[in-house]
Amino acid sequence: MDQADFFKCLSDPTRLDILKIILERQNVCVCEITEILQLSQPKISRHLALLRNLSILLDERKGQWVYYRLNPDLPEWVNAVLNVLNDEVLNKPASNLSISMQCE
Amino acid sequence: MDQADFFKCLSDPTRLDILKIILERQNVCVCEITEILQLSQPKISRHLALLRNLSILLDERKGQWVYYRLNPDLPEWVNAVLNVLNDEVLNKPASNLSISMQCE
DNA sequence: CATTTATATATGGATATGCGTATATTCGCA
DNA sequence: TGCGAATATACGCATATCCATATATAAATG
Repeated sequence: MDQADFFKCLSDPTRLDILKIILERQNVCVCEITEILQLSQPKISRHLALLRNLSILLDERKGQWVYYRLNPDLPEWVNAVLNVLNDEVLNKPASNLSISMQCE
Repeated sequence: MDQADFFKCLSDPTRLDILKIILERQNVCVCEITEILQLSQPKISRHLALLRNLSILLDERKGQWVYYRLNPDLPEWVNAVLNVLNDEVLNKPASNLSISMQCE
């Protein structure tokens, strides 16, 4: 994975928020993300596509829903950076990212 | 420091190269960087200005030369990410970044 | 003070990025 | 098969980014 491309993925607030949600919850469907972040569906979908095309995220359809999760086979240095994001999430408990939400 | 802004700084190959040089050598003057990377002086200068404006780098003039170094007071999470870059440099010894060069 | 060297900034054009809106696709179900 | 819900993609526009080139500034030196 190209380093500049990877960091470009992290250079957008929406994508950072999406990644933090997935780091926190492991496996998340698109409608959950849209609900939590209160952003339009196409906007979320486009950012997810970017993360998926770089193989940072994997997607899996289950019936009507598509679930996204971290690619478990990322290079060491990528995981190291993502862990930094995750630490940030854990250290800031009262954010909107912790609102509980379920699809269905 | 805004996370997205910081990662945007890392999303350009030239800026990544500049940062890696500074992580390796601590204190570097502009002409060294231009020599090592074999890029035009205005191009290097603009990228340095970006890193300086975000307070990732500090500059100090010594006579004709301007030296850049890491800001020692960066947030924890920023240092954590920069350490990842530094590890990458250390694990790839045979790059053009290790060419020895001196101004004067 | 004029010149040279090192560095910074301005300008304009090409390309990339992000967004809203509209539309396509896929699945579950009647 | 037809419809609604979930998701993805296309399109057009506004803005941002990057670069080469030209020019400005600052220090050293004759």
